[in-house]
Amino acid sequence: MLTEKQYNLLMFINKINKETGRCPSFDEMKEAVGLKSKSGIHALINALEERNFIRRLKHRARALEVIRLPRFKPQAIVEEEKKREQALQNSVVSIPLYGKIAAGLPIEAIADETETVSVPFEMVSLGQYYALKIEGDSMIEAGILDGDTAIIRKQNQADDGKIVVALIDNNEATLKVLKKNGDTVKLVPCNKDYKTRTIEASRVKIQGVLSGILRKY
Amino acid sequence: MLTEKQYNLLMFINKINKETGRCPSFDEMKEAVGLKSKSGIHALINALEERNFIRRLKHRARALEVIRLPRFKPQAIVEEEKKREQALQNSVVSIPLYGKIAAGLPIEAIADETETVSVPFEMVSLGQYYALKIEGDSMIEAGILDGDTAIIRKQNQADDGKIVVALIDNNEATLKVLKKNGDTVKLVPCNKDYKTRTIEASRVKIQGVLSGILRKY
DNA sequence: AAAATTTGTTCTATTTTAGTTCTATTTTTT
DNA sequence: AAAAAATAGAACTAAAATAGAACAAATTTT
Repeated sequence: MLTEKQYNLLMFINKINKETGRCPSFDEMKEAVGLKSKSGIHALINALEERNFIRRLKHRARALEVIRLPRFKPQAIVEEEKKREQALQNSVVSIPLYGKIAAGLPIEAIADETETVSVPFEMVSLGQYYALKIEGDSMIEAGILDGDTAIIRKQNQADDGKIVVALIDNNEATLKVLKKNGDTVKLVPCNKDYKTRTIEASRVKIQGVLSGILRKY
Repeated sequence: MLTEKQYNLLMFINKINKETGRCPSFDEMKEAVGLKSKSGIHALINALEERNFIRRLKHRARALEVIRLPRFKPQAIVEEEKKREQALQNSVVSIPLYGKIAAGLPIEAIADETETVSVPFEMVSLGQYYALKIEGDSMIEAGILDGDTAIIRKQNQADDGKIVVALIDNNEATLKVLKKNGDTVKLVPCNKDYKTRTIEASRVKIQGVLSGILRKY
């Protein structure tokens, strides 16, 4: 029925009409639709008039009105809108921010999800995620600084060498590199001023794996 | 539909009509619309009549009536819609990703905005932003790793000590700490394996200031 | 009913804004 | 490759906005 440009123009005129009761000029329309010449608008207007979507007084300034709206949107518009909607929904994910992990609380026990962080969807995939504010510099050599926001993917176990949130003795949560070693695990900081801790595997619960970092300067 | 002046006049007539039941004279209208001559009103009245918004008895004083008003949405609804749209747009911002800076190209010259990154709106404020993929480890001690995505705020100058995108001799763009020193600037890497470069200020153009880091594991 | 007063009409003229038309390209479609 | 549609730009024409004044018709007052 209508081309994309025709549709856009019609909707623009209708919008201005409804919102202000006034009528845009050809130049204003040209801006709105993204043309650089009025002659294009002229053609579009003629097309819209021919198709009975608008009525106008020729040679009169700002003298046209919408008489009906199309029942169907042009395919291009539909697809455009779908894309945009998807982009919007996909582009960002809101995940809970568990500031400092309350000493000893397993992640599951932290019910408070009032604070959240928006994360670009590129940074998460399937699974559950949460965020932590990094405190201290024990991971500084891994490029994780005090104040950074760590994006963590919830997992109960993790591959060797990953940076994980580990809960020790149900009592203490920390972000460290995980090194498995038979019955024991090593929690390796990334800062030579800190010591690696070696602990029986049974005393350590993995709470998640580091999946991203957000930093704001 | 209507021009500004036509619209204003119509609304004025309608208002007087409703409030007093009477009809304003040309002189009253002239005052209300801000004209200095009645002839202008005459023209406007003709236009409104031609467009079927008013009906009148010619040569009769104060003898015109409004037959319709341009229909428009209540302001409240318009604002509501605007807000909603803004809210949607606010949650995430899409900024262009200038992969590796093409050697020697000032940021402005990189027209390609096809690749973009979604950034949580918390990470940007006013101004223009773009993103860069970090290559190399010259800033590793600042917690900026190879592969990180740097969020840069476009600026032509920057405070001392900031991490900036600097273009040297219109030829080479790099991310370094800026140290101003009279006529020269130092571009300080954050890695002891790299040397600080001291360059005449005139040869260095600031292309932006580091405003955030995104990292994905 | 006549006079006085309002009110609307018309004309001239100028500046600004807006719409039309035409030509030439570019892009898209067939 | 040809045809059709979209686009740009400029030149041109028309209308809107504006003012001011003279005049005519309606209304009100006396």
